[in-house]
Amino acid sequence: MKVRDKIVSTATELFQSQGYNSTGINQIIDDAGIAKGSFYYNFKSKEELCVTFLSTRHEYWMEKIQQYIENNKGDQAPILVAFDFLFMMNKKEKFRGCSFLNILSEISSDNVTILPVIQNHKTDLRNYLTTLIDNEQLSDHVYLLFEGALIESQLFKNQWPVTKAKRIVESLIK
Amino acid sequence: MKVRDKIVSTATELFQSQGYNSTGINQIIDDAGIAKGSFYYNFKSKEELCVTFLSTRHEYWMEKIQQYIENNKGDQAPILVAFDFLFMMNKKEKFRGCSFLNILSEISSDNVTILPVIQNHKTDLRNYLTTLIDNEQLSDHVYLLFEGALIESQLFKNQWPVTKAKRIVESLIK
DNA sequence: ATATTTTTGTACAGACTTGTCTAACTAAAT
DNA sequence: ATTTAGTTAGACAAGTCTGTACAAAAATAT
Repeated sequence: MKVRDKIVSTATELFQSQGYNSTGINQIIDDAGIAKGSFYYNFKSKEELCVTFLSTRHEYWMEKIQQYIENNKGDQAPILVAFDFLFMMNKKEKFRGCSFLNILSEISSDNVTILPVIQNHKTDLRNYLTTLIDNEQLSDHVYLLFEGALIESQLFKNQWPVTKAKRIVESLIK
Repeated sequence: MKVRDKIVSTATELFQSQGYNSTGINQIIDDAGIAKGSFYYNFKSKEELCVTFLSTRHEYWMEKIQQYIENNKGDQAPILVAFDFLFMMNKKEKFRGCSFLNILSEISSDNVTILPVIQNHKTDLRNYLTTLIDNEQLSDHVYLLFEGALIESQLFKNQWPVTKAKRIVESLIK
């Protein structure tokens, strides 16, 4: 594993479990087992690492959800499987919520570097959901339920918002 | 205005615009125009201030939404006015989103002091929405849309998630 | 009028933050 | 075989952070 990848994967773990501002460069390099010089050779600042982290996470997450839906749409409508994906990810990542929304809360409102990355991620997700439902009004309805379920399951450390949202969508597409 | 209140109102302003971890005690006392000794006389730690801030914010917010709905339910169903309230608050507070969800992203998953305060706030909101709709399934549906609209309007700095959510709820209760 | 509570200003400890720098070392590419 | 790119360990700068200490002053209560 290359140093650069070690940095990103360690940062992913730490940002996700502790938050962005609570994670220092020193902890990242210690946990990754690399030298500080290597960090600043690969990234010019912590903010640049943040952007790389979010971009990497975006690629990973979008690919995962599409794969998951492709592999699990048996008798179910594909859009319902999106909520199963959320369920699975909550379990896998211990209800740590959305990396993008978490960082949104930590940056100031006028940040012009990181904010667009987060907006692009959610826009891509929203557009992807539109491909699963050919009704634009319904698609945004599902998008809002999806986002609501995502943040509320993080808050309550519980799957009920996800299963509830899924059941609602089920009744909507019937 | 008492010193204690000056601290809480200054902290509210700063936490809301910059985030919790990005706001230091020194900035709070400078902006509030009080001595550091006074801060630690009134609060034993920054975390205790955070709890007080959230509790105060909870009282304020719950009273505001109830008042707003009471005063603005003309021909509209009360639940729809809840989204007008969100619209108004977004404008008033410049799309800074929910204080509680913002802090949720900044604390670690196992925090036992602040997390319950946030959970209680959202539980109270959820229960309040139930009093506006006598259908529990529908009420949670609206709750998830409300939360989705809240976080997405913060992300996009735009009211479209709120107006969209309102129109959806409108069609649901018809 | 005396006692208690609260506030002030400032200095300080100790730990932390991001980022720079250096000199030496290793691996990869030409 | 020699240049180039990447990594290392650690010291260091300059500033931040939370929280403590102390003596004096002011406000409030009895």
